[in-house]
Amino acid sequence: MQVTIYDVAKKANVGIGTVSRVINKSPQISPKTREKVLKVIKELKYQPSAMAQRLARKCTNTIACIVPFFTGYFYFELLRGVQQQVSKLGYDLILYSVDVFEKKEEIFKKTIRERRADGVLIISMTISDKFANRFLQAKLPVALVDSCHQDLDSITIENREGAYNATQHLINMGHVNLGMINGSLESVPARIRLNGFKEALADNHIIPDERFILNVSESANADEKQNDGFNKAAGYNAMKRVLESAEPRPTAFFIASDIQAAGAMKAVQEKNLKIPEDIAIVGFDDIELSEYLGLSTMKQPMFEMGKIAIEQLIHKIENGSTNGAFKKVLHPELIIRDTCGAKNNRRVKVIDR
Amino acid sequence: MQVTIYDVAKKANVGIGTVSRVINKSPQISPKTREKVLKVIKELKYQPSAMAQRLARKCTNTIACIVPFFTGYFYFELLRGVQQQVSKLGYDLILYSVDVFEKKEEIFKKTIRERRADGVLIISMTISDKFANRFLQAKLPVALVDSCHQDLDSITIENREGAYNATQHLINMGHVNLGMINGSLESVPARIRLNGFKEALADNHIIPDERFILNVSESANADEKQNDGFNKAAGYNAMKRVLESAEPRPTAFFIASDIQAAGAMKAVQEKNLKIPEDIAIVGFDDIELSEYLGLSTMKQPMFEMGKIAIEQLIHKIENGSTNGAFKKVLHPELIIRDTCGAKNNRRVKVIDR
DNA sequence: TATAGATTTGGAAGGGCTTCCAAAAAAATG
DNA sequence: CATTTTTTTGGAAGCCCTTCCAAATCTATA
Repeated sequence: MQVTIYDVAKKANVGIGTVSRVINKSPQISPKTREKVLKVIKELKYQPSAMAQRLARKCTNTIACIVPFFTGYFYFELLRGVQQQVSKLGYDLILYSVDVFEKKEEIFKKTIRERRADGVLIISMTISDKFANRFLQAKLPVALVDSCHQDLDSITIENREGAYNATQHLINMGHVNLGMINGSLESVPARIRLNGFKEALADNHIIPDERFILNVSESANADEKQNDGFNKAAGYNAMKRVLESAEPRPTAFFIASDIQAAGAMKAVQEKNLKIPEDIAIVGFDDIELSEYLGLSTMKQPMFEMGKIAIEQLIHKIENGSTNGAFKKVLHPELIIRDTCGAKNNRRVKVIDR
Repeated sequence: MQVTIYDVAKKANVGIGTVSRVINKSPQISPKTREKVLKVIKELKYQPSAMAQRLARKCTNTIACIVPFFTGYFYFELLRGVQQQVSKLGYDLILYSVDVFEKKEEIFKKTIRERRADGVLIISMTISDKFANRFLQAKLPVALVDSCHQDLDSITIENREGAYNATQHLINMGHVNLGMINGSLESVPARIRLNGFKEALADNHIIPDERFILNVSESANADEKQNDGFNKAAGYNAMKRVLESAEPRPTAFFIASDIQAAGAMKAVQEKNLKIPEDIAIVGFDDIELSEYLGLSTMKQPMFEMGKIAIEQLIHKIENGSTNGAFKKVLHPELIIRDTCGAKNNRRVKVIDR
């Protein structure tokens, strides 16, 4: 059976409290005793039970991370940042994935109920006031990545700014007829990117053509309900529809995610049209694929977001809550590659932040 | 404070055992009592503490998954399969990542010591006899994915067969001068793929040209020690070296991973050589990128591997160990795209398994 | 050396559950 | 209705720690 603290105490001829103190490196213990106990611990190969410790200490040394497990690379990078920082700070990471958005609240509940984790990281999911309050009441620290709520800490990127700059960049290239392919408007980033797009148009006195603003929400596979529309198939179909519609169609598209852009590019190529000559494209995300596609895009610092989020979350766990929610906003960066047409075009203005 | 089982018992006028039985859906409880207790549970918003349950039950309902966190998509897909199955079977997933192979044993130890999980899934990592025994002694079920050990359950793909078929496919295309770009030979799959390559050559009476068998182990970034060589940069550099060397160089390459192949393709294109005309390529993995690159490759069923591994692991946890280790071998599948030159070539023989 | 003060130590209480055993209640039997 | 059998129930003991308080030991001071 398991060797317990009692076995150690008995064999070392000390009290269990003493053993506990040795394990926890309490300073108020004499070197002699420490030695003695340490020796017995080694002899008996004693290992404290994590479960019991957690029960007694009422903390778990664990971070729960709730991820929507579909748009590949974006979350993978984020997760890398998260994982690295979590283990660096001596915590464990437990991963919950949400494949259908409707299920997220179930998982929120579960984390609150079971208290398996000292803090919860929620990625790319809006959270209702009701649940925000539940977390607050439960005193369970939460950090939001890529979404926000007034009462909770959040790390976001400036989607509006990103969309604005992407659009402005296309306008700088001389385009006046612009379209946008977007994800489902249920997604907050999708809504904000749409706003950024429209603002840029407005600032340039361009009237948006609603026929060419496509907020798609179809799923990649029929069996999986990936209903945020941020997938290849959705981008492909959206662009296909555009190309089949009556002219004059836009000469440039801002596409709200690179994975959709990849699909859209395929549709364009199938029609034997040229990118960027016939249709210029700027995407959003800068996923692994983008470099290969030569896709111009707004880069999100994903790894960094994960890292910062964990830093903040663990800080809160260990030092209690400061008043007011922590808000960190990161800025996307324009990566110019081939699809925007800027590379061989001297007319581009440099965008400053 | 927390509502405990005692509060519920008192308010419902029953014993704590009864409450416990209600929570755990024990059949031997009268409907009346169940109702009564359930009502109080609702009133008090009682939630059992996961920590305490686990301590008392001596099981954690958790799977630990140890992943080498570098070669993006491969692990992401795997993880998706793992995650889906884990949550389907009602377990939690805790994720440990290993960024440097040397650290893996530290994590093995940790899982054994802390017993935070009921079972451990180890991905793409060789395990020494010493540690295999430790797991066995600790009666901590282990499943290996993409590596194996005689005493432990494992889910692998037939790397030899995959490499063999890939090579044979190139030979069928008429190539007689073949090279291989491989990862570090410290990686077991790398070693086996090399064998498969050589066997195919031997069976076709082709003598391998060792100058063009490149087992690279360089890392992508200098700061990260991704020393298995399965990365873009390694593939790029390897191919560059080949192309700069004296002729006659191979007309076809089997490349042990798609990510390396991607790098290699870049190197080829930079030299203004054509794929597959000047150099034909077959990769291994079928990552997301491969489709875009038109890379012919041996597809690994990653999602499925993760799923099967978890199924088996949880089966073992719940039903005790069967005698003998469970061994599941999956077969890679040849995906013909553009880089192997088979698409416009009628000479290809169909490979049967 | 006596005494106050500081340092160490032992172990009970507590953390919140499961489970086992014996007792109580209900149902079945003659 | 008394007795046996079955079903349900209560709660002590156990899971393995941490922490607090009081007691024991040691050190410093007068």
